[in-house]
Amino acid sequence: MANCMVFNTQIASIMEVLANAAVADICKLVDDDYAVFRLEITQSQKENRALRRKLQLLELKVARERVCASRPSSVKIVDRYRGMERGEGHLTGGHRSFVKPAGHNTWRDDQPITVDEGSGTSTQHIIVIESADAEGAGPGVKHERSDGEEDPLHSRNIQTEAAAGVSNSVAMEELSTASTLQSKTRCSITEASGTPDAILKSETVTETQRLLHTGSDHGPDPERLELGPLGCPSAPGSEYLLYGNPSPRMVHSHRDSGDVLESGNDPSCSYTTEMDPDNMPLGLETQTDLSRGDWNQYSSSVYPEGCLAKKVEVIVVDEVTVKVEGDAPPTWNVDETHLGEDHSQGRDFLNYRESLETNTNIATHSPFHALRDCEPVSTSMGPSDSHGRVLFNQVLNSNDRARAQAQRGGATSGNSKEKRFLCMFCNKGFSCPQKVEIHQRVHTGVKPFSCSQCHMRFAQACNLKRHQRVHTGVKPFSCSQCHMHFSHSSSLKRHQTVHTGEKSYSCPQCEKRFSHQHQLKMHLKVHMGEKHFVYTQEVLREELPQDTPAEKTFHSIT
DNA sequence: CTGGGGAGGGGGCCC
DNA sequence: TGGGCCCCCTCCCCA
Repeated sequence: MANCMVFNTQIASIMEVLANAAVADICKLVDDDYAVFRLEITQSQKENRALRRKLQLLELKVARERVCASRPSSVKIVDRYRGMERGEGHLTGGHRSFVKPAGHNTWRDDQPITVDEGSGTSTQHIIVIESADAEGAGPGVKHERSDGEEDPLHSRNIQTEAAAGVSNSVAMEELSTASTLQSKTRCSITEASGTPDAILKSETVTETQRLLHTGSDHGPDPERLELGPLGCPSAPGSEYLLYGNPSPRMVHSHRDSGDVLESGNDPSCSYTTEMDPDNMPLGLETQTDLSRGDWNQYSSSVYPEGCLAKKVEVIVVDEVTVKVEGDAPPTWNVDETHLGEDHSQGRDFLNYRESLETNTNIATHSPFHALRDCEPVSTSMGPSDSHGRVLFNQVLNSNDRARAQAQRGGATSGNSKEKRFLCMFCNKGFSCPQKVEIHQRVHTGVKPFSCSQCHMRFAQACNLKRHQRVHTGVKPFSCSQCHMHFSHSSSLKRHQTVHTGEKSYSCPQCEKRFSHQHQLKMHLKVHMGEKHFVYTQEVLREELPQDTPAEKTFHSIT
């Protein structure tokens, strides 16, 4: 008997040793893989940056040729800057939009390049590009930029193709067009570093090109902001925070649905990179370009299988952009923006579980139950649906809002006595389970209320009811001082500021006041990130005194 | 400025 | 009396 016990003890100790050894091996493997993965990520990021620069340079070339061909009057301006390139002069304030750093020449001649042809022919933006290794000319040679004629919206954000509603199909069409263009422009920027594995799939290049355009949809072109006017540092929001953010935000992502629940900061379940939170919308633009099949594919990685059986398509806000193309690394700048969301929700869930373990008095309302209770929702939020894009933006923003509100004063705060029903995603507290269920539709995307006259769906019944006034034309809210009628009570309230002269929104920096929030937001851009833009428009106004759309935009923001 | 959707909070009604 | 449910109001945001 004693021998048996001793034997068992020995067996147990051996098992323990073996288990520890196995764990150590696993950890080592994970660490190794993680390091390799990080290396690939870093390399991919560099490659993407180089590709972007290449695309911009090519675009500039094409635009210049187009201008020369279609608008001879512009040649004078271009030649003028060309003279400056040779050291004959300087653009006012030493205006240099971006500099291609040496050692970032990882692109290749034979890579497919897409060039945005634009829609017009006139010259509005002349931006001198200084390139360290410009085409066939050696260091110091600059390129001119001459954007096509744009509508005012375009003029405000240079290259806001996505904002103009360019669809993916159009982008693909441009891709094919660009192939032809490439043969004309003959990109001859040589690869200096010669990184052997710098070859990216054409899709990745396309993605990069699309990012090039969509990125400016949400702020000044980060490339151009690398060196702001007069050499000022980049404005906040510059994509270059990706690489130089003093307080990088570390984000993680899970690889599969299980990681949603299980991954924490363990590198074995996630990869980490620096991200620029200001570029968050980029991912949305890209994810909406996914085919519906991909959409569903990605959607299947958010909830456990039991929930997936219910086919809730729209719960994928945080996941869809993890697009890994075979041996190519994920398309950075796109994915990483959403990885943070992923991880955030996963972390929230972990916190939630911890709270359950530590506080058994907290009542909860699981969204999984809600999902099971709900009919499968086939919302019209497909990736190719522009409206769906808007909805996803809103969903994403709402997720951020919900989390922010939860942090400010959710159930975890001193208010937990009344709001004891927690959202498992963001920990926000509500007074009753129904509120939680409604709220969690923010995270799940469930929209049980559909309009009978259109394809709109809503998460709240009252919103559907309000929406139906669009069809009925009923505007029950009328202004007592004019003949205006509104379908929204809040619209009426907002409108009445016209009569009262009330200006509720004041600028914290210059004491200016505005009656509408949008006005204040536009005004704040003047103080912050739009300085470069304003400067650019000033230069343009000097150079192009005619009333161009760019000039109108300039006036509109000042 | 307006139109219109997303979402939270509060209150009333019913069981 | 309290919870569930519904509706409305309101704020916020974006186009």
